[in-house]
Amino acid sequence: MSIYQRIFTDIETKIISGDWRPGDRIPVEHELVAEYRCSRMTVSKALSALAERGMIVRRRKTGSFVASPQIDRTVMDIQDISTEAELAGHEHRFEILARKIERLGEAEAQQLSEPADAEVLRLQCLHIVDGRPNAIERRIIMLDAVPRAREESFASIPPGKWLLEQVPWSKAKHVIRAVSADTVTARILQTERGEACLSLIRQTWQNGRTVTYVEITHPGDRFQFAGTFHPTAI
Amino acid sequence: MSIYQRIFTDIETKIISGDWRPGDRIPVEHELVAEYRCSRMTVSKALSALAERGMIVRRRKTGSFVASPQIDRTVMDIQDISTEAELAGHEHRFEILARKIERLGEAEAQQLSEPADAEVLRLQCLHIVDGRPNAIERRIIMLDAVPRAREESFASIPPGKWLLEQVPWSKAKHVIRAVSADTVTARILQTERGEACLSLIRQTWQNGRTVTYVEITHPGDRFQFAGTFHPTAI
DNA sequence: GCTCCGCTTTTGACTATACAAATAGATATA
DNA sequence: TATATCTATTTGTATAGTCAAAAGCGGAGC
Repeated sequence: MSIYQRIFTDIETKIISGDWRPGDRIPVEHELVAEYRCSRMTVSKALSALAERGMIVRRRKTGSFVASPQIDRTVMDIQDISTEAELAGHEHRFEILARKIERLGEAEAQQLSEPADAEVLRLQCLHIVDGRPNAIERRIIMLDAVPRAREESFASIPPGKWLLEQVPWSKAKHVIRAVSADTVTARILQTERGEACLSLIRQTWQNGRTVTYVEITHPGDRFQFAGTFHPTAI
Repeated sequence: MSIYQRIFTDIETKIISGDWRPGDRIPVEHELVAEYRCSRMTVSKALSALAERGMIVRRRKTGSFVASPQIDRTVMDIQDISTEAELAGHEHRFEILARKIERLGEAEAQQLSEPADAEVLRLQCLHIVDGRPNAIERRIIMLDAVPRAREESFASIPPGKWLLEQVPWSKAKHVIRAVSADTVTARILQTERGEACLSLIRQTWQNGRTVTYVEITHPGDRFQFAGTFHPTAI
């Protein structure tokens, strides 16, 4: 274990155990230098890493202090369905239910903050995991941002995965909510009308332009999000 | 802007824009040293930061490469309700509906991975935002982990907030799912039986011991989680 | 062909040092 | 008293080097 890792985990342990509480002062760099008999650079690296994770705050002249916990900043892995299913060892397939090229309506345009006449590809897709409908995906792809979508049939690759290959990195906004299944959704997902469903809405951008907007609706009895947050992970 | 920040954002921009795609090789350190006319430490710091964020992977001898995007690693702020409401400028109050000290049942004990006879404080709490019921909180607090909960009435501070002061840093696991309101829940939340509700389950540990287990149920029409993810944030 | 050995490249960790920026607190000045 | 200035402390960034560990590659030997 490297010195800088030792410093990092030592301090982290003191914070997590409650030994050092929010607002408490952390020894200044030269004290840690003396304690660990290393150079200031090494101490600085450890403290900077702790600061970047939000466990401490650092201020010139005054020193470093244990931060107030950020109530619960949780990292959740929200994956595309096929990858998720594969990782969990389930069999996944999908069907394209609808595919058409249209122009954005007024209301949608406002929702997406995009011009009302923008050309889009509108997709509807059913995901089936282990033989049961697991999600219905309603997607809008902006054709000026991803012109190659015009020729793609999505017969062999799910839209989410395909887009990831086209647009590798992006900004994204997520909304998770609970909704009741309407008649159409219930029929497609083979569940009851009014059944509680978990809905994930995601809008992604690249270079400030909307790439895609998608709502994925899961039946509540067959899907949940789970995530673990732990400060320890160096 | 510091040199190391410039290197960081330059490379990040190339990745986000899609200019450099997953699997592409990033210039080795000495090339970047030449390009930016700086020391190897500075380059290394920038690349390490990129690696820590999962944007690149580094391997000795072979070099650094653009990572495959982690589909959607999203940071969601899951806060305690009173803080959340205050931040959004809403009026928040709460009522303790039930408070009793018991021992864990067999089924619960298994679910929490705790001994079946452990003494717990069981709380039920209604959160009211802007005059409307916004969430029902069903909580178990392990009394051996937080003995001071035995004397706390929670009359003036919500249990979540109180616990945060007692146990400042912890590991937590979250599950988000959609459930239908049962009769009791519907009555308390002043909604219809069967209404879709968003349920957040959180189990918190400190030093390997369960501190608390809580399920917070929100009416689907009055609550959602939202979070933005963007790789750019140095 | 195959295996082992050593060479080379690249990242990883670290040192010792330097100067700059921020700023709390003390001191001097109006 | 209020304000401006100085000083000491602490962090932030950067340099120029060292040594080490990992791992790809080619060649020697079988």
